[in-house]
Amino acid sequence: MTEPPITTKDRILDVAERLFADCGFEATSLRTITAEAGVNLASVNYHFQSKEALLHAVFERRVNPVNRRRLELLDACEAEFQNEPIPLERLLEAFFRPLVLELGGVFPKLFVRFLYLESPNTFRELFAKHLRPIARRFFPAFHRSLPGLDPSELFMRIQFAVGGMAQLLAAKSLAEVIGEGSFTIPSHEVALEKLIQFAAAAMRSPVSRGAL
Amino acid sequence: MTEPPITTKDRILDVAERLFADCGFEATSLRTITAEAGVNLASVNYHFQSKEALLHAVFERRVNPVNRRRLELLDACEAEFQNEPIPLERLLEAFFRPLVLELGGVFPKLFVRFLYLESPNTFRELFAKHLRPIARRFFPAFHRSLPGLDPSELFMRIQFAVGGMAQLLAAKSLAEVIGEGSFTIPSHEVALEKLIQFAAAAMRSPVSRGAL
DNA sequence: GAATGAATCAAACGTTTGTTTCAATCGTTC
DNA sequence: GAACGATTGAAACAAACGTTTGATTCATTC
Repeated sequence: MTEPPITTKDRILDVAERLFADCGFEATSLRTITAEAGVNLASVNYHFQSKEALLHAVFERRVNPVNRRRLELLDACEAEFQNEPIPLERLLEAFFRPLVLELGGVFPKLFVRFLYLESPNTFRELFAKHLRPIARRFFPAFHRSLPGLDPSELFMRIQFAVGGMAQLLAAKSLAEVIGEGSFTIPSHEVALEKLIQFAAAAMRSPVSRGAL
Repeated sequence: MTEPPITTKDRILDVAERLFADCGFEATSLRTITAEAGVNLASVNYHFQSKEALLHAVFERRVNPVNRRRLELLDACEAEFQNEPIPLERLLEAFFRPLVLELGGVFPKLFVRFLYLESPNTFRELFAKHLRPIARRFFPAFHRSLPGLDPSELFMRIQFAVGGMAQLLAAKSLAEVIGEGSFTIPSHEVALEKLIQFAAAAMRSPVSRGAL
């Protein structure tokens, strides 16, 4: 009982999130959103102020819980290991799991669009605002777990790992392009574990002594 | 002398490529393209048939040389190592280098958009058409170099590696969001080497015996 | 130098876009 | 039940969109 009354505002957010994820921000019209949500066209500009503000709201509704969870897991790790470096796999899990696994729905897919520049310029700033405090907490932790890497090298490896995550979130992108159904698609839980293992092995590898 | 006469068609392609990369397909209007290229609005629909056909032309102009080079490098590897497995790093280089390094300009950035679904549905098919033959050649080669991995595991690891490449191509995406200029940004050549080293270490790591 | 086809041009086409308006409705409070 | 602010409704707004038109220019060929 007492099922949450799905308000107009929430219906708009749900539909907008899905359409933005599937078609992108610019390709999605407010008329499509409101029609699919069964609400009046004007209600978007009433509850939010503009289409772009709607995008911001869609983003913030999900990113806040995700980042809260990330910090929660990181706090738990730091409490568990005190001053010891946190095992790399645990650190990667704290960073990846909330977005990859704990959050259902289409937001992870939309997040990849956010990551690789969804167009509105003002949005880049919002994205940075939410990611910066996460980076400020996680980067030193990674540094303690991988003391052999200088910061620039570490940063680059984190970037590559994030790229792997994005590939996982975009999911079908490559699989359906190339695979003819010949590949076993693992559960998200298994895929996350494999991503962590992949990233950990790569991040631990010795620094190359190639030409610089 | 005999400098190539920059035709209207080429000017449109150049400007469209840059604007599509910076702003996305839907957010870029034909009026912006033609104004910036200094050509008439109607010339887009004259030389190409539609805006979407222009996107296809922008894509095919670059992807063909890139994929030709990829197969060239793979052929060279196979000739050099005969029936022996090709060293993993060499394989990764054959796949990454043409797009990451040999191709200048903004196309690599645009390619990331292509990879993570730029909207028009008909475009996904074009993208797949060009990537499939590459996958069909490279996947068996990877399999020979990493015989310990079953195909699904290998495919997933390749996907993660491609994600790392995408992150490199999108370049500033994370660096400018988080880094306060504190990180040394390596040359593309060095970055490619580090990407290859990263991916090779990860792809070679033993398969986990975690819960499945 | 007239004629032919390709290329460019300014202008307009009909739609669709995000946004605004203002009246109608709803639920709450006095 | 009157009055009120919050929400919804149908309709219109100007602006921008991709595309088409038809005249004009250009280079080439006979």
